[in-house]
Amino acid sequence: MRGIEAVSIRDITKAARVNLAAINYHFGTKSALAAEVFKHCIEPLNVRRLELLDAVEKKAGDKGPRLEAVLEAMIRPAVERGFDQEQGEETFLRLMGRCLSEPNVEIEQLVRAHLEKVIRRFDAAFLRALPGLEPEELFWRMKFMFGALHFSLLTCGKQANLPPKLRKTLDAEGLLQRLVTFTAAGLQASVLS
Amino acid sequence: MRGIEAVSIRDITKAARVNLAAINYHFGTKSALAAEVFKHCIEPLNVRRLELLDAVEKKAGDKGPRLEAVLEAMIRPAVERGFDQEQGEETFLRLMGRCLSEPNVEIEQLVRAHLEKVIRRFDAAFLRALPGLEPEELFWRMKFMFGALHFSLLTCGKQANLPPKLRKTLDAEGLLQRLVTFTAAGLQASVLS
DNA sequence: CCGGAATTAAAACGTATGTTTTATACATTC
DNA sequence: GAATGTATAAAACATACGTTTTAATTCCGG
Repeated sequence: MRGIEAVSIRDITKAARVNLAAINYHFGTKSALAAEVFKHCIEPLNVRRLELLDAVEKKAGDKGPRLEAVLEAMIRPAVERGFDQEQGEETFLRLMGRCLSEPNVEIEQLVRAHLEKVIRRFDAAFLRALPGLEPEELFWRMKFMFGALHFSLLTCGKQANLPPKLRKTLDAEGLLQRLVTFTAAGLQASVLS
Repeated sequence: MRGIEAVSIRDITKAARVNLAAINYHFGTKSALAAEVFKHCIEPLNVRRLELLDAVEKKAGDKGPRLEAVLEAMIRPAVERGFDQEQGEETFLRLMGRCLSEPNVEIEQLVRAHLEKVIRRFDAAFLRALPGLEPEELFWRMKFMFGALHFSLLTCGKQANLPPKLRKTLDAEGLLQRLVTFTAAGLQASVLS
């Protein structure tokens, strides 16, 4: 039996103070529950991204929004979701980070499908804000951006690893600003050779 | 029983065509084997990084190497390791990507310890190549760089996900160049506010 | 050779997992 | 208020796991 998830049905039902059979009764299978949970988490995130993109596009008018504004629309929902709530932060951050890599084939494809839908919508905005950048180049730079986003969210969850002096910088707005600055510069870099 | 790893002792021994008990006999425990494997993979990678850093520093002389050269010393070993070999590419790439997040607490700490040793050594070179950048800012931008590196390696392992037109761009040298360009720009971005 | 040490073989152990089953309580409707 | 559909409870099932144990087998220096 492979570790489809690192948490057992018994853990979940015990934490929820329901019966062991409840998950199989209501969702049929553990994977189906997981898929439902992910949909419930990811969908609002991506809806929010598209809302923010709409907002900045409307505000910018015909000339299109600045790169930083588009980036913020993409990044802010994830960062804020990572930092809000009383607890469960770390759990969700790690989950988000991991689900892009391998938690479970079904889940991975589900998350990736949702994400790619959003990316397609953002592509046009990015290309407009980055005149002259080829789509192929954008493809890779988007990968780098998501890497920076998810990896920083992942490691922020474990503040114990950080040197004490740096803990204070660990707030949503600060991380967001740093991410936007870094990735905006990376996206705008001129292509060599 | 939690999924300490996604691969069982039975899988490993069967693939190696040795007896089931061989791992426990030779390594004592499954975790000990995993730690050994990781050391065997990570150590040469980081040795190579330090060698390359030495080389570019020696070549640059007193003025210190350019940012791109330092970045390449950090990134090249990982990218090349990701692309070489006949098979096992994907496995190792995913492994590397995941081990930074959560495969197993022991392994994670082992990998992170090795990595942080390298980072400390690189910090000086980066700070020299980035005059005016505060160490705190560098700390975060290094995180972003590692995120971009590992996430792109991770997703490159699954070429099936890529649109057909982009597969040709998928070689070590190309990815390396893109990564260096992107992260160099991000690291050099001016700090706002 | 051969005898002790190192390795392998094969089975068993104990535990944890997802799921199913059987029976009971609860609610809602007619 | 009985009947029916829904949720819970508790136990059982089948399987997979890491590890241990007990024999057999191989290796190798004397």
